[in-house]
Amino acid sequence: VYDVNMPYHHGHLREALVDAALATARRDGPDAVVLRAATRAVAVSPSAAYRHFADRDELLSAVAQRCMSHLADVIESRLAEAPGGSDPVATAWGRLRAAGRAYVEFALSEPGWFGTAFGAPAGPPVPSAVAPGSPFQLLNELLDDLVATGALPPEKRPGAEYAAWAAVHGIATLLVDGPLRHVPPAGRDQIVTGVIDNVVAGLSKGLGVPDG
Amino acid sequence: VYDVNMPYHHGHLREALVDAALATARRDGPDAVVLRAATRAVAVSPSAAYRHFADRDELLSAVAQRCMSHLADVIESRLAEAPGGSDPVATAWGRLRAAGRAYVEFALSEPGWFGTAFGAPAGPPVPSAVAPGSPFQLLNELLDDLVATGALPPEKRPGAEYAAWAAVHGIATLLVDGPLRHVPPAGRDQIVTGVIDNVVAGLSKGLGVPDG
DNA sequence: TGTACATCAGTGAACGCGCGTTCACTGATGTAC
DNA sequence: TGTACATCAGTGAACGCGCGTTCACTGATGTAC
Repeated sequence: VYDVNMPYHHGHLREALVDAALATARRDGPDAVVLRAATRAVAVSPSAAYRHFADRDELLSAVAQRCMSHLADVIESRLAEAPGGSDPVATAWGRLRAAGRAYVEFALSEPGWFGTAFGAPAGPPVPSAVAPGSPFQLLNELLDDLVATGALPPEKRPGAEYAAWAAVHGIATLLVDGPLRHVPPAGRDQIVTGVIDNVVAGLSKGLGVPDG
Repeated sequence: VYDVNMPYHHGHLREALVDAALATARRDGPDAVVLRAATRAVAVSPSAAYRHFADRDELLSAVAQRCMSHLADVIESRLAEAPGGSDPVATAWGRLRAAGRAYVEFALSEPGWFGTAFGAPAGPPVPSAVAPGSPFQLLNELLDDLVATGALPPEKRPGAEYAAWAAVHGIATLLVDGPLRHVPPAGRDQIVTGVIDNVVAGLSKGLGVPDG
């Protein structure tokens, strides 16, 4: 993919290094992101990396950002193919559920990326997880839609983003890496459904609206 | 604490090594658990560790188990001092909330231990997190109590343990390590309360019982 | 159009580090007679 | 009660490893005149 016959002035070394590290992270998680390995993969000397990154953490942060936007992409594409029925309230709940499922499924199908997205140093006060276009922003939009359609009473809106995020993030980490990692796929599905059901039940309490 | 004048036949080397590693894990998390460092802390040669542990992972697992039981202890002691009012239903919900808060507070006050408890290799199919006396078992008992007092309809019991666990575990990891790590303490408290409220709301949906 | 030169993006060798693990060993302990 | 000996729990030196990072360097590129 990259021009091999160009020992000097590689041209896309930064991107190439991030891509290489991304592949490693995918297989083996954030700890496997190693400067020397990335330069090796791109057939470049170790010190070349320092033209593009101050240190290893900067490379890892770049990789983590890519992982996070992969997650956002998966959620968005799942939302794009979500069924939009005639009932806007049911549709809005369905979209929230779909996003939650997508989040957990990403974690399970790409554990390395998922772990990297959240396991990075990322010093800045506004981590990529909550930046514009992030999964968290997507979630907020879905909740706003619920309020707009009247599905969610405005007074239940504050904090709803954390309730939803915590639930899917929690079950994802427990299933991927954690004590539930040995639960077979069928059981996983049921558990995830139950967790999402309870989030929706909590948000819609007193409305009697959605339950399936 | 350990007998220093005993180069040979230390007597409690295994325990001493675990204690040393536990102190490291407390400060710097699971990755900081290092065999050589532990032996250094106990003033013993590196190879001595291999009398007691097959390899580094075995030491780390021992440490992780201790971390997990610290978590269980904190929850249990919090439950012990939970107010037991005259209303058994309210009491049962209050205990569930208290356990949830304790879980998150442990994560925040002992991030190293929390991370170690859940970040270990722990190959076995029944990880210490779900073993007898574990936080997970505690949770199951609390939920059974809710059913026993009539607070929770039996048909909502299955899966409730995952809904509750996912929520508190998720918010804990997001706040401790994750993208919410820069939220100030006051905001954290509000977020945690909201998350727990939503779990309870979800479980008690259709009952109109608890909301505070 | 051709040449001098600054800049840029690489090279490659070296640094110090600490790790997990192995090995042949040895000093202390306790048991059998 | 005293001695021989097996066992047990340590020692200490060494192994190979790969890492992040620095340094003086050099080849290619593009710009000014």
